[in-house]
Amino acid sequence: MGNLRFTEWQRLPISLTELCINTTLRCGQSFRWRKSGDDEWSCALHGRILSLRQDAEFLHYRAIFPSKPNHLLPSPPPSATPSAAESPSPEDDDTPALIEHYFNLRPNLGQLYEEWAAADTNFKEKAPKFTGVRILKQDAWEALVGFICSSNNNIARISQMVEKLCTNYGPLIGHLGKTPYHDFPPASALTDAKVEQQLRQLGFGYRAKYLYQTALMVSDKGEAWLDGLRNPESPVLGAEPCSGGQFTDGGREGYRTAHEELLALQGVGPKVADCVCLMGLGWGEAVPVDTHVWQIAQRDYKFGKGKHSSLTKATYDAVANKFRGLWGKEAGWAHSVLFTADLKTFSERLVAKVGVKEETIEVKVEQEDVGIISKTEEKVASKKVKREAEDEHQAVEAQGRTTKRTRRSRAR
DNA sequence: AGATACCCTGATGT
DNA sequence: AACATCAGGGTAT
Repeated sequence: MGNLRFTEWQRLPISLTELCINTTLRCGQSFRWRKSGDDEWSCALHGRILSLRQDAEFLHYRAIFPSKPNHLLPSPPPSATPSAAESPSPEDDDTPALIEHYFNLRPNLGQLYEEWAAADTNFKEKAPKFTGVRILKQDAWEALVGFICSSNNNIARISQMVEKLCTNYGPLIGHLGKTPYHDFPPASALTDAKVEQQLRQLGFGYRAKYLYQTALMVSDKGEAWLDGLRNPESPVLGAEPCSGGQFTDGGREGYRTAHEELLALQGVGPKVADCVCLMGLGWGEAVPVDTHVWQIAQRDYKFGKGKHSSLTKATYDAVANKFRGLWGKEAGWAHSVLFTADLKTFSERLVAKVGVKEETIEVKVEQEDVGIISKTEEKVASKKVKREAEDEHQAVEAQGRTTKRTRRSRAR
């Protein structure tokens, strides 16, 4: 360490309705982003540490590269490795291209929200407090592993498990302060026969076997196999998009093929397969139906009776088809907005707290954060107001909304 | 189709 | 304080 190449902070113009990182990075589609400071998020990505901040007009970013090619990185042919010792000029830094790719910035999210709202009154009602939720283009292998870990699990522990996977099997990219940042390990790093037991040791439980066996299969099929299941409209970084086929309520043929192929992997059922299709392979019509979505379908879309009284495979398909019929080709994106709106982490945005009658009730209720509250209460159980300053990122978020909403947040 | 076990962790209840 | 119970982005049998 110490041999690091810093780039200066740069910025990309983008509105909070097109991308809100505070929501998108916390809604359970990616498990590796960490807060690296007040209002700052960081993650090891494509051989660098990428740090982000966001205000109402710009996404600010900075990349930190190892100064020398890391010998721990999966080694490409030496000719393909750019001379990393050169000091980077902002012009040939590929970080903006990486950001556009990773955050999937091409689709016009504001317009999509309008279309979904026009087609669905429930979406229209729920979405305004959850703008800027964008489906990421994550690495397919990483998505596969993350969502295998997600079964019968919670987001906090999934993140913890992914973290352990990276620190134990992934290449070290560098440090931010004292915190090490490892990139995600390739499948080939998990094929040793000892891996299953090691993962159990690390607290993966029954998922240890799933991960080991899936790593074997993916590794055996070749590293190109997974990306071969991609939506051709959403190719890997640097490739040219082409048509993805004819859309129906059941999804495009390529999507159905990808879904079916993924089901052959250990620990991958319909829900995990859809998560990988949506967030790792670029199939916008994939609609993962988990317990949250099932509850939403029952509460707001009249499922849960008669033939579809329980979440069988047939019900699963019926729910997903219903949403594809309602929201169209990017149904998975719309689904993610409603899923996010249902997460306990964000529940404070929905209901104004029945504030205890004190001078503390003037706190803007829509800017609370459950996670931060619980942390705060560990330390000072009585002072419930202190959190306001800790949560500026949500203030930024609110700032981007209409003044109408800012007013209303004081209403109780 | 429906029922059960599966690993573990933090939160909540006695 | 110690211990029981349970839910948490499902899947395999």
